Amino acid sequence: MPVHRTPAGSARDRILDTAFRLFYAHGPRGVGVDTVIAESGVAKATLYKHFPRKDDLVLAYLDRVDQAWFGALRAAAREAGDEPRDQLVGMFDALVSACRRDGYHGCAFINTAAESPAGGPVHARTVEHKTVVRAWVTELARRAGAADPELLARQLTLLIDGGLASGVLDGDPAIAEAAKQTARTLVDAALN
Amino acid sequence: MPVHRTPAGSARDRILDTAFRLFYAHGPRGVGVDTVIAESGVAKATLYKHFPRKDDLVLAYLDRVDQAWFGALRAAAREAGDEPRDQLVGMFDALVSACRRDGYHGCAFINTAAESPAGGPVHARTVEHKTVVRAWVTELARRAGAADPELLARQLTLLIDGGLASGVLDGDPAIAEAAKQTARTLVDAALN
DNA sequence: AGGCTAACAGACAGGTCTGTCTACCGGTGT
DNA sequence: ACACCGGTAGACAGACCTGTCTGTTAGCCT
Repeated sequence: MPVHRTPAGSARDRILDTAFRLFYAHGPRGVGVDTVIAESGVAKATLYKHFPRKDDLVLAYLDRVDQAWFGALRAAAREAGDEPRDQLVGMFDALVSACRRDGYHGCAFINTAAESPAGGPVHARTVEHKTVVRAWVTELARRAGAADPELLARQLTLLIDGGLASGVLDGDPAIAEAAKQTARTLVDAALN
Repeated sequence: MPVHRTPAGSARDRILDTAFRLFYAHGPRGVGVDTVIAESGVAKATLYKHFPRKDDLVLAYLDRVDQAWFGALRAAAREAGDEPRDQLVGMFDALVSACRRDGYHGCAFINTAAESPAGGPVHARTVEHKTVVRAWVTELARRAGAADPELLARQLTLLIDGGLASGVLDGDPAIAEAAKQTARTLVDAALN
């Protein structure tokens, strides 16, 4: 476990941190490898050692996004209390605070998928992410006692995606608040 | 009103038709000007005469998308009958048939905005489009007698955007059907 | 001391993209 | 007759982007 002389973290981490920031701000396609190299203070050969293709870096970026966003959703749900019913609504606080965050640009998966060729690995990873999230919401809906957990989960993830998509344009927190309010309406309708 | 010898329509139309098709399939950034030229059978100078910058072509593309999509929404609403309440739900048929269409890739505006620099003309045009659509839905909600037309419109457009965004991945019509069903729930909740 | 590893620094090749420019062609109005 | 207009055809410059390659530096382990 060498310490190296690298300023902060391993080279790989610095590359990934920088890529995360730049890719999210301008889209993977809008950021050249040279820019990532310059901003992360890493040598080109080092980047290509860790990520032989730019696509590999993009996928690693998506994995990090997945962790962050899914984590935020679960944390927001957890903070809403122990009742699955409240958690279904509470997870929308992740959307609200994402919208408030500076430099918010919508859903990284959707944005990246939009500029990637259909049927490629980026699409596959995005579908996987959405599937995992929806499965988690479905389980929550089931525990909440929804008659049709699949439907409720579909409804709520549609809302989340809608809120995220609008975020590409303006991070108006009102959108996220409206989404949360809508979620409450839908949850009430599904459980009563 | 010259006839020219061009095979079908004016050069400008052919360019725009081709751009529409290619831009929607691969995203404006994923299509080079040379490809548009080759596929539309037009000279490079001609393209640059009508659209001095590629951005101009992209904006013209978005205008065409706006006409097509907003038109489809209004047509779907009209076909749902005379009751504004039914029209609010009926407009989701535009989403359903869009999902069924071959080569469906989600919302052209969102996809284009995702790969365009924030604050640019593409973003402005997208915001304008979304605003116009939401204003129309708001008016519909008002005529339907909603207590809070703004809120209902926000909810329904969130749903539409969510359905459109998911479409970047797979054109699963079930998503659109779920969106329509959700719309009915929300409309009922808002009007009763 | 010497070898190994990870990283740095940067030149370079090959391709693609936008946008400009020159030269030509054919129909139309004057 | 002749200029004009809209179009074709394609070379070209300049930028940028990915990915490879050579050479160097510094720490760690034996």
